[in-house]
Amino acid sequence: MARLKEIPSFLLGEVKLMNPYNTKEIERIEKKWQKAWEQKQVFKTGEEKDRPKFYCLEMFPYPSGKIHMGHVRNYTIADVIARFKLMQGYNVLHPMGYDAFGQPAENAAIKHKSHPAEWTYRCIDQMRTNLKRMGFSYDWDRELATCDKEYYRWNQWIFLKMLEKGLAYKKASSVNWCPSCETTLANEEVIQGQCWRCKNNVIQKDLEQWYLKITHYSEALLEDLQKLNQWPSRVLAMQENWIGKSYGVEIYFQMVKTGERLPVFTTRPDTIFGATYVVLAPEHPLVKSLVAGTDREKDILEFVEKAGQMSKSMRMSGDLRKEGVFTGQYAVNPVNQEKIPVWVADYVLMDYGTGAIMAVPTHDQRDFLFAREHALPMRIVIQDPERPDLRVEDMTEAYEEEGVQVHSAQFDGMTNEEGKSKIAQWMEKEGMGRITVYWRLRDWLISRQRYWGTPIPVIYCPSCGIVPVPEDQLPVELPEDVQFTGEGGSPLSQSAGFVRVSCPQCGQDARRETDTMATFFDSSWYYLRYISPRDTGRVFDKEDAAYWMPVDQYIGGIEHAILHLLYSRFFTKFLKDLGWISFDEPFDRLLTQGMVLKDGEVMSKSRGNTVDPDAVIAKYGADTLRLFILFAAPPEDQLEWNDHAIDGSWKFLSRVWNIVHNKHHPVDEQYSFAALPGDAKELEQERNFSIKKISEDISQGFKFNTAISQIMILMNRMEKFSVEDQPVRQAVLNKAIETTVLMLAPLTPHICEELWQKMNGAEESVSRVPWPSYEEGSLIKDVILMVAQINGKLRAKFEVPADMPEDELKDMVLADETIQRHLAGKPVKKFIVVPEKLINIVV
RNA sequence: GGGCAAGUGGUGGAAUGGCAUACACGCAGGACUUAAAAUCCUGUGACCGCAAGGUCGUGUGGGUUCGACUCCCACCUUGCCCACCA
Repeated sequence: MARLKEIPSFLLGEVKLMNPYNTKEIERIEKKWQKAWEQKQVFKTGEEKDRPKFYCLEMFPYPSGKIHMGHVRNYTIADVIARFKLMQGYNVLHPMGYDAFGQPAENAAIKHKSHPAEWTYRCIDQMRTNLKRMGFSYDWDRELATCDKEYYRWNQWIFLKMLEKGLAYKKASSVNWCPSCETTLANEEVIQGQCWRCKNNVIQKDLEQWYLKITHYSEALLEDLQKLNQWPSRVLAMQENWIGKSYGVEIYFQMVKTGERLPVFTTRPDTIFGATYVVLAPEHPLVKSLVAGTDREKDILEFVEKAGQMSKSMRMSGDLRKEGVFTGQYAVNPVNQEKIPVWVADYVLMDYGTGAIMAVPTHDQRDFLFAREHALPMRIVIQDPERPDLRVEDMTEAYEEEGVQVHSAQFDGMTNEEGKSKIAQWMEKEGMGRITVYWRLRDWLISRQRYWGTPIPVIYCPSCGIVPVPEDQLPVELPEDVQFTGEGGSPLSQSAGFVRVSCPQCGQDARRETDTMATFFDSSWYYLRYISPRDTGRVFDKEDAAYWMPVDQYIGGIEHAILHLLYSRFFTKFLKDLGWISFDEPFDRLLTQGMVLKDGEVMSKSRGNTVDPDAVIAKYGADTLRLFILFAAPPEDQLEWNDHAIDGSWKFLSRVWNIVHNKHHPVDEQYSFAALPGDAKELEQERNFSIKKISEDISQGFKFNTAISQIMILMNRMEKFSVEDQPVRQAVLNKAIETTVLMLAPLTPHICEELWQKMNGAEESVSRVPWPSYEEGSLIKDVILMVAQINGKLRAKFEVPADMPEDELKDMVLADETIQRHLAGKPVKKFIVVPEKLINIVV
């Protein structure tokens, strides 16, 4: 009964029983063909390497239970592409798996006093059942789950290779810590100061942790974005911003008191003559020594402590009020030997640049606000050439536009654009600084203090230090003897059998690493494992990878635009350097599908506005659900779920069902296009045009919605067409019906298999029948519709022979009564003819 | 503050320089029916008009063009992403 309540009223009951394509029949057909596909291994990946390949990949799901509409949309889009390519004769690789490690499994284990593996594998079973019910064309023999030890051993292998190459390293630093998840987080996992998973505020904590040196590939990760011309531009923009390359100058200030050198980074060397103070981040290592023993020491240290206690989100949130204190010390500006005050303020961040800045309040809004608040001096060094009388007293905000250098010694009068490079070069030559590049991208923190992940395969030995687990001892398996209480820190550290180990090098008592890897590690290379998922001796088969990779089409949500896609690109570059692959980028073409909305809001459990795909299938079947999802919006746009509109998709499929059963009658009759009578010729023309349009719509931009509408147009015409007991007309209609079923096959495979079999008695799956082709000659029309405009306004329409010469056309149009009336005797200035489209008369 | 999308009937959407609103949903009317459901047919941007027909109309204001939903400039609104990044 509880389950009934969850099902919205529009899904109760069955579709109309009077209709032959009814709920019971649909269920029968879909079950029948799903079974047949499995038994005959219809979607087993081909071994023929001489055929052109197509690797169709969708982002694998986190197995949290039932699939939701977002999955259905993602995987339906991918399935149509995979099936379309199969019919076009490609050797298709279309795998599915589960991103199965992660916190929800561990939380479920704590709650139910069980084991994360239990919950995870139960969810996987549920998900597999759901996916199969959708009729997706996966090669199930390649299914994988990242929590299988046969998968994660290769995580460990890759990690060890990175360790060997110096790309995995351990360091102590201030890290992002989620108090609720009790674990560290990567920068990419902190969204506006909050944990990406649980949304709690993230705090900073000093810990020693494992990092991957993704910054080793900063330049390549940025540069190679140019190769990804089949990725959405917004994803490219997001990655570019995240990598964040800034050209600038590191300028060396000198502390008056200690003589120490203080490098600051700026992208605006043209404003150096306007620097009126210097600011250090509260965490800057120079702060303590600078104020030691001065009367300001107490105040400063108090401020530093206060800033340190604030979480990143608090520090960055709200009104952006800038707090700071004067250190009582001064630094020398190298370009003019000016002594300027040194401040400590929380608007300067330690983890970017050098952790110190030169402040130019006149030309930087943040510095301007801080300077106004603390009554610090200002000096204008860039003037607006339009109104060159800007004065500090009149300023209400910083002047950040382009302009001309003033008060800048020998650089006065230059445009600041010129000043930027001239000043930078001069400073470098004089030893006052160096031209350099700073990146926003940070190394990737992968240690997690959780159980349900890949154990990091290292051992700590009192004598040998950090010792990698030898390859032949992989995998380091997760221990079973662990209690999930949610207390006392990392569960692995409580398993004595796991922690205590002898050193692989010297044999003495040692300790295992108890942190596990971030789950994004697992998903950074799974597309390679699909290539040889059962290979027990290697991470993947090199030769097979050379054939299948890169992925031709990747489909998934925009939420992975930075994290997963950036990490995967990093892994690809690393594996290339290792000599395992020879390409630079893993995903050739990327499609980010839009979200599924209901009542204008994203469909989600927390909003309580979800529609269960399974309940929709129970009433309408998978084919109707697939068709609706594809028809309602272009794949990249948001999709507004409509309880009523799904009925329309079902109705259309029943029309297809009925036309095959009622109007398709085999005849032994050949026909030639040219000899066909009028409306039969038109139907044949529409059929050919439909093949052309639908093929283009699917292959150029996945416009399934317009492809479907063209099938509907063809359908409407077929239903109006009357055979009149003539075998030729029957043959034309048969051909159109068969073509319709073939073109629908990738979209609604179950019904099409059934209808194809009915029409042909064929044994072969419709998914292996070649995609229909069209005749250019059958597209040419004898009579075309021309529209006539006067001054761009539509006035009349003419049906004319396609080959009518222009001057005849002109005479005809000008002689027309309606045209004459609108011309009202005005002289014709111009007569424009757009062939096969329109005529515009300018008066 | 920066970046990227998008703005079209009652609704989802189509048209990327050439008939604005294809296709569908919804709605209205009709046929069939004792009745309903299902199915089929017709209509459906707004305004004026009995009609023929006309005027207006793709967020707003300009521009380019014989012709603009489409291209250019400015602005408004919404969504998403990033953000004291020096």
